[in-house]
Amino acid sequence: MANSGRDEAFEKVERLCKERNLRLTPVRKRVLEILLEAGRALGAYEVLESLRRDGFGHQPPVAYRALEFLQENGFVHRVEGMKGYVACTSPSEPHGPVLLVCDSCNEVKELRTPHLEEIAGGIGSHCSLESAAETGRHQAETEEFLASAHAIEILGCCKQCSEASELSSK
Amino acid sequence: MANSGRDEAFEKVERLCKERNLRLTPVRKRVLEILLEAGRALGAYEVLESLRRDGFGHQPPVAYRALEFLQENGFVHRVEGMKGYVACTSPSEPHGPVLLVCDSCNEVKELRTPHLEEIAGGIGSHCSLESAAETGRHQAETEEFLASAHAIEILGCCKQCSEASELSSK
DNA sequence: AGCGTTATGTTATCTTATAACAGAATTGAG
DNA sequence: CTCAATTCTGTTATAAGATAACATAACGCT
Repeated sequence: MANSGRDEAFEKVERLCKERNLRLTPVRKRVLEILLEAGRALGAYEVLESLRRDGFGHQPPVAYRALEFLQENGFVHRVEGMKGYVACTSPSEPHGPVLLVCDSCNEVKELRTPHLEEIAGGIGSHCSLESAAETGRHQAETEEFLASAHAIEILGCCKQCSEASELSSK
Repeated sequence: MANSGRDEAFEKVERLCKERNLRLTPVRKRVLEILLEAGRALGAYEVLESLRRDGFGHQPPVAYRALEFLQENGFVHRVEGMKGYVACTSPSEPHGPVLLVCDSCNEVKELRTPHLEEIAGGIGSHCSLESAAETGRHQAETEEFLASAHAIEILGCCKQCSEASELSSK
């Protein structure tokens, strides 16, 4: 996988848009590409900077609107903790993400449901974070709260960065 | 409970600060009071507005610094989804919150661990959201990611608002 | 009392995000 | 095909949220 599944994700979004009669216009398409190419979370103004270079409009609403469209349809997630936006690595239905955010290099990794199940299998009595989100919704209902979405961000330090800091401390 | 546990929370924070040798200065104390009195999430500039009326400094850093102190020590939580800050209802150790955020009235309710356990008991095979967060941390470690904090927000509609909208639709 | 540290307050500026409106492109009905 | 309605793009302008940098004040210890 030379580009970590960028192309697959991109094609999947194209396919989903066709199926759902969503208009994946040039700006929207380009914004998605920009985020997939970056492979990390970008600020709206970073996205805008790229758009400008590609000859699109260069005022904030251009970027914000495209990001809004992509977000609403589950192709991009907001990373609240870093005021940024990241391409979804397994786009399908609109969904609340579960994100691992590295404090040190800002890499963002999305935990996908299948992956979660797989890992959770080894943990025994614990349930997966995804189903945890579901459970949270159920609990919320018990609390008489009708849940419609969620945002889960786990902050910490990714493999690369912990290894790097181990080396430098020797 | 005339004030929904405001005083208890406030006194608990005072106690914790003494125990831990933290300086709960007048501004910091006042900011906590402001948030507890509000009983909902406030923006930093709303807090600042109150501080100004109380004769404290009225430039943004005054509010942001007090909020930072309270956050770092687990007495206040950031509500990313509404760019606001809410007082913790059961202050103890610094902890990642699990928040129920109402889209319609902006009320924020924090699910507390004991409460979660209690509810989770009735759900059977499911685990609680708090322990889910823990599980998330474990999974993150399996992913070779060292987790240090988390932010979990469940968005939806609170009891009052759903009842209100049911009535109005009749 | 005096020194180092921590907290407060200020100015200035930066970053992030949105409102409001004009014009272009697309879609669907006839 | 053509016109009308809708949706999307681009602009200007401004709002809202957050921080850097520095001077002054308060604290806490010896």
